[in-house]
Amino acid sequence: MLIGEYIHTIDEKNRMSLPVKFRKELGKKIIITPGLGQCLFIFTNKEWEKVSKKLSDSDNDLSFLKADQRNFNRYMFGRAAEVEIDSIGRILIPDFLKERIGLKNTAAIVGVKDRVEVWNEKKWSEEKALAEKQAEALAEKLAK
Amino acid sequence: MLIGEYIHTIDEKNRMSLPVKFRKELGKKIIITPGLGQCLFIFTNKEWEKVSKKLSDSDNDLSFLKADQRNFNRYMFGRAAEVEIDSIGRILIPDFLKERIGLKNTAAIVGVKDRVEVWNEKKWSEEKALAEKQAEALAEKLAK
DNA sequence: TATCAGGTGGGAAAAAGTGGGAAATTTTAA
DNA sequence: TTAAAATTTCCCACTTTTTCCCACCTGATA
Repeated sequence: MLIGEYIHTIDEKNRMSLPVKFRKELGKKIIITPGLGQCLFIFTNKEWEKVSKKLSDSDNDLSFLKADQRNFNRYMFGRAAEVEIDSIGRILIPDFLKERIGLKNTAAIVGVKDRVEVWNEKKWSEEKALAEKQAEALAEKLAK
Repeated sequence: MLIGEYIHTIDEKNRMSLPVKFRKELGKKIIITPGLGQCLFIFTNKEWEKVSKKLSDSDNDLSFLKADQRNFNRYMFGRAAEVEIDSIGRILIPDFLKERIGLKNTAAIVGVKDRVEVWNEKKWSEEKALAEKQAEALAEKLAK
């Protein structure tokens, strides 16, 4: 299971090392896409297959309008990139994805069960603070 | 069953020894996560599976589409850590968790049936004092 | 007092993360 | 079409962090 938070640097060549704890589960190739919220999602190949199958399945239970679904898929698939992990555990983050979430020199890498999220470090700490506040309300809501 | 209270130090390398009485039950790997209130929860792997399954919408591969669920999972898993217990019964407490509850040099380690809580020592004694007061009030109320 | 168990501290070795140069490849321009 | 320039890939090396192991301290017990 992918859990925990790590702060890593992104160097001038757009390289970012993945936390050792994530490497085994992520394998050799990963899919990186713009996520929901101000972050990127990283999926294993397997997980991505699951997700993409479900997303493109026209009779899924998402109750999307057709046009909405088309647009959403365009968003998710159109900007997804398959990325190899190099021999010492680093990946290359495409420029357009970096720009999309305002990545600078450092990134927060966050394990969320079966995906990894990549955040601008500052935005991540803001997000955390916000979540902290909402956590109680959220827990109650979900409990229903 | 995990019961009792211990005060242990956290050294410069973020190491904290677990009370011998807890070690057998906790096993070799544990999950440590921010709990409710100003403390950390330590779960056995088994217990964690139970808890996380209950709280996350684990049957749904697309849970990230729902904002509430996304936020909650991020909160839940992003701040958990899987930690190994070393050969002499110590664990490493990740910095981001230390910060989260303001851990300094000493921690209160408290057994609460099937989980362990870790507190900033001072906050723990405040918490205890508060609980005692409430207990008295509660007892009186019940007596009526 | 000697011994043992639980807890603490520190040094050396190993691993993880980071940076940079050279080779290989692709792109650009003449 | 070829050569120069730019980019990407591969590899090596440095620095910091983590891990492993050993030793010490303290209090309880025989």
